[in-house]
Amino acid sequence: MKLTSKGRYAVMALVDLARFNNINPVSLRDISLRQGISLDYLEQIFSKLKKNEIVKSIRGTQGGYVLNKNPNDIKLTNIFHAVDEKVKTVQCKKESKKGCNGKATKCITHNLWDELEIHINTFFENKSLKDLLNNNKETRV
Amino acid sequence: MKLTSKGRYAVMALVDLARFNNINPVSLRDISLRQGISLDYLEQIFSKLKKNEIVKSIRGTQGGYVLNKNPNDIKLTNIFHAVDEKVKTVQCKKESKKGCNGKATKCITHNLWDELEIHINTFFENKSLKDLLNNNKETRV
DNA sequence: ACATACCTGACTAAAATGGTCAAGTTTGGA
DNA sequence: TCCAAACTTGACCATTTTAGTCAGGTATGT
Repeated sequence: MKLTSKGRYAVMALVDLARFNNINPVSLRDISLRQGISLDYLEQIFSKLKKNEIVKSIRGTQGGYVLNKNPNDIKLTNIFHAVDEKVKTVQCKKESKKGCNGKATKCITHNLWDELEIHINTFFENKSLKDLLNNNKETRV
Repeated sequence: MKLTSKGRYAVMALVDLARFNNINPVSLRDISLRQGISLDYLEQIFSKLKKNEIVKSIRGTQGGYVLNKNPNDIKLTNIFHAVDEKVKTVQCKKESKKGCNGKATKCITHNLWDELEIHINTFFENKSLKDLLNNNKETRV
């Protein structure tokens, strides 16, 4: 049960972006240098963030990315969803009428995994980018 | 962020085992058939559960496995730990004096991932095998 | 016109996953 | 005594996922 680096990087990059957001667009190159994330990889990530309308892009010299929403309205759920970081605890389809394991009934621990999924997702739904900004001010370098 | 089948199977198998535990040792073959898990794979899993003293084995004909503790004292944490299902949200070592990303300081979102890890682990620490047994009686086949 | 920065898609090495396979050993019962 | 049931151990492997790299673009401010 582990977080992928895509999800982790997306959040790191957005927190970085949010910090400098007020003045000018922030280039991926700057984020790459500050956060130690490969530029090429960041581009993949921001392409998805853009498609999901979490950021806007400004092309050309002095261009970069800008948040497309208020930090308070960007939840971890939104970010993770954008970069395909999903919480998957069960193998079986949720909607399917069929049970798990190809059997007719739900698997013996089905309810447990559902509970776990909800437990984790709740955490993601309740954390916004703004929370992270505030939380980080204390330990700011 | 997903649960591995090793962790999932371990819990399923133990719930199955706990149900029939009172009478006789339960053979992996039976669990395999009932839960639709490969016998060879179950053997790998039970080898680990045994090493962690969650189950006891009884060899020979009519042999099988038995719980080594009260279902109330077997938490999900114990099971997951036994089969190496770990919750990993950060890349960086917890103990290491060095920060994340090879930099001197903690990464910008370090506290967040720690919080998340705690959030998930709390869930695992509070669920015991007994909870699952009770919970399952209702939907029992 | 040129440097900066976004944009896109193909490609890939390495690790993790989810098993299988083979060859035992132990023990109860016929 | 001998066999079959069941545990035991360790090697092996195909597939998928991860975590990127690489090689080209295109747009735009100066």
